[in-house]
Amino acid sequence: MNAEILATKWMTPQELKRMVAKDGLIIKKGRFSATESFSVNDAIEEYQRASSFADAELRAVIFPVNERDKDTAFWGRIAKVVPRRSISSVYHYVRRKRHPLKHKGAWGAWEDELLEQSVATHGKAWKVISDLVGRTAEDCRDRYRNCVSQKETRVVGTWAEEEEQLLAHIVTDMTDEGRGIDSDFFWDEASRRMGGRRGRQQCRNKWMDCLSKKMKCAGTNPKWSPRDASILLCKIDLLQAKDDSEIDWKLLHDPDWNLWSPHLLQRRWLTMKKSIHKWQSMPHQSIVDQLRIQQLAIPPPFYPPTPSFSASSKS
DNA sequence: TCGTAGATAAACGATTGTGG
DNA sequence: CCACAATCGTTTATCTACGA
Repeated sequence: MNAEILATKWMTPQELKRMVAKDGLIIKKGRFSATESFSVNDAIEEYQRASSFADAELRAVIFPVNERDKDTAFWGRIAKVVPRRSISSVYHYVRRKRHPLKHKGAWGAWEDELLEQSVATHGKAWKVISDLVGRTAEDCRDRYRNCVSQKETRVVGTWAEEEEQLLAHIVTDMTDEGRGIDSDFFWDEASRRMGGRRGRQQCRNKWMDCLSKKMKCAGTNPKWSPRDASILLCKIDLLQAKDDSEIDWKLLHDPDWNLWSPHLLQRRWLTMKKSIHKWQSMPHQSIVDQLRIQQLAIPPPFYPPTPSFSASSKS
């Protein structure tokens, strides 16, 4: 019934939250995994076949000319194949993936200029601007927010020592003022306090990937060891995932074990994976097994228990 | 020459605001 | 009230410089 509700009822985020809390509704969030996206695409293809629609007709179902003509039966049918997803999340996912303007890669200078002019004349009406620039409204907004709007003050490239210190200072100040680093406009404000010298994305990335770790480790960056590799592999193995796109890297973060960011762990995994012969044609779990066998073949001379993995300590 | 860290920005998902 | 546009924060693909 869980799937039934999620696939048929259009709910607001608040309603969803309520049902998760009160009725024990189980819901999956975050990126769509490889298997999920396969399921969705299969379902759409099957629908197209069953109703013998041409591509244009299918497009009209997903993007009706009059937005009021949303085909709820169609969306329900698609949503059913990804049981833990809300119908609205499937709707957004499919429409984003199949948007006619999607996937255009890096922005050219002329596009930036066009974007800037368009915003100057039309304001932040992203739907209008989207048509002028030829990118999705979302892409236009993101590009403007992160790059174009700050092009006068913003610099790119390696951070100077003073910049790092300044940012560290700003973040500590703002935290002391009682603002969480995930709160609204936190990084916009941090960027402002940097004098617009660095954008919000730059500031956040710098902090997350580098500075926060540095501060915890008193200025020295820890080294990735074979033992870390072994722990990572063990954690991945425990998940028993069908595919590595199922993995939520945030969940592998363990404050006791690592100061490694989720992104770093993911990249480590990728290089480990690539070391396996013919990894591209192998299922996820086989790669994991293969790697574990390799590790066992070269046992480390000494394997000290780590604080995070030894359940009982001296206490 | 390969792996790694640093850095950037594109792509993304969830939530909020708003006009009909 | 509902659907969409707008907006928020977050994740990740990709490039690059560099050192062993």
